[in-house]
Amino acid sequence: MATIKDVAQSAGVSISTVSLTFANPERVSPDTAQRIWKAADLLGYRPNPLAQSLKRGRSRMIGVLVGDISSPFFGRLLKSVEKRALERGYLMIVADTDGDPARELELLDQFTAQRIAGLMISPHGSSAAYGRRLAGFKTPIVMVDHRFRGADLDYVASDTRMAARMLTDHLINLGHRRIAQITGPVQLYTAAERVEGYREAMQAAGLQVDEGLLVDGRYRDTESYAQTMRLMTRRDKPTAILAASNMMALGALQAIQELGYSCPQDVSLATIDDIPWSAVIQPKLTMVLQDIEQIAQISADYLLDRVEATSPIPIAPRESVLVPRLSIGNSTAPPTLKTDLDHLHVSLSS
Amino acid sequence: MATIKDVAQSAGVSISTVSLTFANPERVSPDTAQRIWKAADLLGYRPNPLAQSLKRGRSRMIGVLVGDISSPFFGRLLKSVEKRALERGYLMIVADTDGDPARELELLDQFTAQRIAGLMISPHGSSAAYGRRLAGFKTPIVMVDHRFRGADLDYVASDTRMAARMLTDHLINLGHRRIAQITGPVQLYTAAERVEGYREAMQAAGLQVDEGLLVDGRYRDTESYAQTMRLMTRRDKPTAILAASNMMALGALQAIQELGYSCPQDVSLATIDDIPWSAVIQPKLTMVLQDIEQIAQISADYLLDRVEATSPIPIAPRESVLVPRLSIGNSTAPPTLKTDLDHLHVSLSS
DNA sequence: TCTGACTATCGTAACGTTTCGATCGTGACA
DNA sequence: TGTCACGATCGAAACGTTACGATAGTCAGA
Repeated sequence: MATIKDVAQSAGVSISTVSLTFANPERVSPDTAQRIWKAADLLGYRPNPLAQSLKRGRSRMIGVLVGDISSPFFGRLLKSVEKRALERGYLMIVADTDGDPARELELLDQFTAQRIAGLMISPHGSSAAYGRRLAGFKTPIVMVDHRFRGADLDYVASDTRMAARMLTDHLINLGHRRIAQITGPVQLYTAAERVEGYREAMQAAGLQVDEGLLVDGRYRDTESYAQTMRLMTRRDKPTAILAASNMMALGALQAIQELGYSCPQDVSLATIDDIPWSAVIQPKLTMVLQDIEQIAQISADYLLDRVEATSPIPIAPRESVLVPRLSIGNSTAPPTLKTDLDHLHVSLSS
Repeated sequence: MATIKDVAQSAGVSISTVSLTFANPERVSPDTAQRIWKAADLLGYRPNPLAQSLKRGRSRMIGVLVGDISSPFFGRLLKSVEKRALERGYLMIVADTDGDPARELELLDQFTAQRIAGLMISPHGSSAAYGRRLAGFKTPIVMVDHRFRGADLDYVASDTRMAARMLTDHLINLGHRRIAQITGPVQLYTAAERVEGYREAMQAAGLQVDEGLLVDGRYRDTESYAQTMRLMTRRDKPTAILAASNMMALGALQAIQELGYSCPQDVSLATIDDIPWSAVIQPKLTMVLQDIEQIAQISADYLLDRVEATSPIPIAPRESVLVPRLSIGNSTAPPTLKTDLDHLHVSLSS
């Protein structure tokens, strides 16, 4: 592999001139530059990024830390982030944290050691110590999807509280009163926001929230399946279920079907986040869509803008909270008499 | 950030001794080692991987080059590969090639420049020049899922020809004769193999292959949707469709449903590759499953074994071709009289 | 007491860059 | 003709390691 030294030798100049030529061509006489470029081309010279990074104290890589690489959301996010980063000359290191804050911090250390230029993270921690670690990080950070409350960092996501509110409103407008939510772990920002959006909608409609209808599905399809099983075998079962994530919606749907109920006849189901191939799932789910590619693009740009900022005055943290889009399918319908009566019966007898 | 120099100073020894202590503790007297370890610990010393890599000419990163990060197959693959790599002390750089061989080669160059320790690739090229580039690569390579014919490299995947054969056999046993396959691009190894498995099964059953029933879905759901539309609006439409990938099966299913046909009454559908959440798709698809986690684990181990090999004699290329598992759903059934008659009618009149 | 073998430790050169201050011509001006 | 300024180029130090050959210091054996 040709080094800068080989190029210098071949062009008959010093190493420094070659380096200067690549960094600041206008400070070199035109014909020397030509000679150097030709020599470099001939030798197939590529600067060694390791040496550059060592010298500069920063590499041309961004680190991405997500809870689950294999989830459809992050799959699409990573694809677009990688593309955008590459366009701007950065490679992407990705690591999977399994949603474990301790793992996140350990990987953060590894990334730091690698002198990454910037970090994109979907933070899952909630402790004060965790927040201090995040804040004390010297390289640029952008939070995506999740956020750590009170951290003065860039943040990009779709408005998840609004998403929950839109779906809840929709269900209320259809006539539902007993609406369950299968939530994420509420110590997580997104999960809490989704509960909050639900509460807002209920309150705005003058409806009482039955806390027993808020169950934690831990953002996992299996857990959601189990919770739905529990919900749907209660006497006072809900007439509608709002799943806080796509994976959980699928778990819920499976449980509903296995119990012999049909959707939306026996129970309505709505979900946050697009489901890949939602077109072939019967019934077509009512859901809120987020523009993942846009989230990816904006967050990558926020991060790289920060990375490449030269001005000594720090950039104020930026936020981009995108408005989601409601897509009404046929998994939601007005509650039927039957389920209403079920509920009535329970109310009277209790 | 503390350097080796700080540790040396703090422990009152030379830099070389510190380095030696971490590399070969037994060559250092026990109490010096203790002193050094304590100092390192106190300072929070972490060796700078950039400096190490520069000196060693190789980094502790593996590069992963796949056709589509966001596909469910690669999502799961990456998750497990990253986990295994991290366990063995390697970070993962991933890039998405969009299935474009030229992009692959360009990224290969970038990875080489980074002095990656090893490369995991799902190769999409087919030209001789491409093959030479792959073969001329000096760092260890393992091919996964796809393969380049004739390249003497490690290869890990499930037996995709057998998968196609199993499904075709299944359809034949149900009584189907006009079986279509929505193939991948046939210049790709896996696509060609799947066609081959189909042919084998047909031939073994003494059935003629109607070349018109082999249509290219380019491994894309949209293309498969279009091809299925075409197939199912022909007079001599097939009684069964074999989709060569999960995304294509979903496209096909959508087309079938939109045309007002039902599956399996009007047409049977079978597919290769698991579909995430297949449980909630109606009908439950008959398919062949591959153990992605195992593929990931084996390929990561193949790669890292090669990376860490010290012996001067080269390791012979290894292959792991896993036996897939047939999972019969209710998307496949014997052909109905109606579709048989349709076909008969065409045969007689043509 | 001298030699030789061994162990523990060290100095130094490299890996391939960047960057700063120094040097060398060249031409304008007095 | 000597001085000055300026543009082009260069030398050398530094980034943080590794690894090789060198150097003490210790001890057994003659």
